[in-house]
Amino acid sequence: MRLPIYGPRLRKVARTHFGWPSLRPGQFKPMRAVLRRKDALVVLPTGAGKSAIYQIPAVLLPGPTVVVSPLLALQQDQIAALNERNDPKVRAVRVSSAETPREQQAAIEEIRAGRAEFLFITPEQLANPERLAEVKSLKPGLVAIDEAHCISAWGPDFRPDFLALGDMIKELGRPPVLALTATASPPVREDIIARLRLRNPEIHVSGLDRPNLFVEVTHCPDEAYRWRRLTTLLDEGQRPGIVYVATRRAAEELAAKLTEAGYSAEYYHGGMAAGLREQRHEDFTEDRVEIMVATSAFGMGIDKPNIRWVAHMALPDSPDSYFQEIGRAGRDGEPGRVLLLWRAEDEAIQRFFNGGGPDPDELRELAKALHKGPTTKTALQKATGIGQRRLGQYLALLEQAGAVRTEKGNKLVAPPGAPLPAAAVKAAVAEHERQQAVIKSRTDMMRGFAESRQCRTETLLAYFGEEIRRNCGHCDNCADGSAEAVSAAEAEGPFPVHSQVRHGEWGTGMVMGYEEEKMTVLFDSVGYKTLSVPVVVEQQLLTAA
DNA sequence: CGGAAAGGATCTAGATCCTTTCCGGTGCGCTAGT
Repeated sequence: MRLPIYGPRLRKVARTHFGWPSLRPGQFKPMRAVLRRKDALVVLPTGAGKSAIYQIPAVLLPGPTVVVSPLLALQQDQIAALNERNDPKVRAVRVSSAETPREQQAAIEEIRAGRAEFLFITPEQLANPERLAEVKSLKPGLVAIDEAHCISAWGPDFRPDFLALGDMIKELGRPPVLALTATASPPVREDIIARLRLRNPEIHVSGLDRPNLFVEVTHCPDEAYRWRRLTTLLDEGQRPGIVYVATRRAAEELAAKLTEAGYSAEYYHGGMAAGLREQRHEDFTEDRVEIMVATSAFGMGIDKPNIRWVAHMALPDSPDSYFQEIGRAGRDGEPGRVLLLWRAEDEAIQRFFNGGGPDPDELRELAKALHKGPTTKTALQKATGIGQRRLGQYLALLEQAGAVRTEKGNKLVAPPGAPLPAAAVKAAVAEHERQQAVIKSRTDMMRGFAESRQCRTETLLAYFGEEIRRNCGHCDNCADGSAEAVSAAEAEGPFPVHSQVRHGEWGTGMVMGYEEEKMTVLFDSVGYKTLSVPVVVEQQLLTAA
């Protein structure tokens, strides 16, 4: 049998339908996977042409493409870019709360009639059974999950419908699934694959090292010092840049303080009126804002090539978030600076955000209510008095514990053989503790990154399961020689990097890297752990698995 | 958990210090009232 040759076809589609003269590295292999109708997970920095990976094969595959995307603003931009081509083969429509029912029907009809290829939609829309049935009737040939890390980052406690995407895709007739994201460490990848129920997916990770970014981390004993370090960066005069802070108030106050000190700055956070948010975003894009002080709300959807620096005035919650945020600098390939200004106190707010555990009494009441027979979220809310947000969180935990399942028509039922309420509560609490352990391990790794004397790129890439051979040469530790000293002192570890090991209490894990006398292992059950190599050797804590 | 702001006590009448209280990110979609 002759193997199909995809290269020329893909390039032709890129040229004729999208106007792209050539394909970029990292795009071809995942496209080929999609054309072979295999599931794939792609981790590629924004700006490297992630969208093309589903868009080009979509033209070649029969049936429309459903694009699940988390933010309406993001969808808007992508739809506008596609429709600029004025080509029915790449026309995009969407169904969301921003359209009237009439417009929604028109969008569906355009797809049905073959006048549009891409249907943009949110998980919340697909959670509506009627909507899901409607989309199913369009016989989609491909499902693309954009910003797939949201499943992991938002699913458990913020936007629970992300967790149901696996079920929804199954209901759609299970076309091939392509999950795309700019940031996903191994545990996040596993989570995405498990939640979407990807089948033997091809995993493509590329372009994590960003040689044009100079990575710098400074510990700040107090706020005054942090302010001085920030203004030193600003005095170098490069514009524009982003300053990330932890809270909305901090964003407003710092922007005011900077402006007062002669650095023209604006702020951005999720609590602003929609119109103002849009305006600020546009002002930044159009170079009318030099310094944007923002919370993590200023993120996805920023695809601006000339951001010269990104500063953090707080420790992010994980290297995943940090990597994504610094990745916004220097997309044009010109030099960029990223500066993390951290204090030990920053960790308190992250601990708060990670939140308290579930209330066992409430969980038990919920499990009991579920045992009484099929019900709905609204009915449960009434019966138990548990708030909407917490209810979603609890139901997700109980689902993991096998105590509840979502059936047709959004009916919640206890499946046959479901555990009794007491056992369900126990299992749900255990599942929550497992999740918390992984979350905490990621904040620990962020702290570890901040304190490291090793090459920053090496540390960050090790977290993502990648290895670089030499020190990167574009971070503070490489520049001042401490990275070299650390690598020279580095003893050969007892287990190879990326090998599987087993720990008496924590079970199996993967060796991620060594630093001085310490080693980092990513355990399946508890996340990242840093261990002392001499202790591991002496007490035989680990065995090869 | 820690920071900011408000409240209370102090020593001497407005500032200073201590304690208490409150607050903190990310967005979809829907509905009620203009």
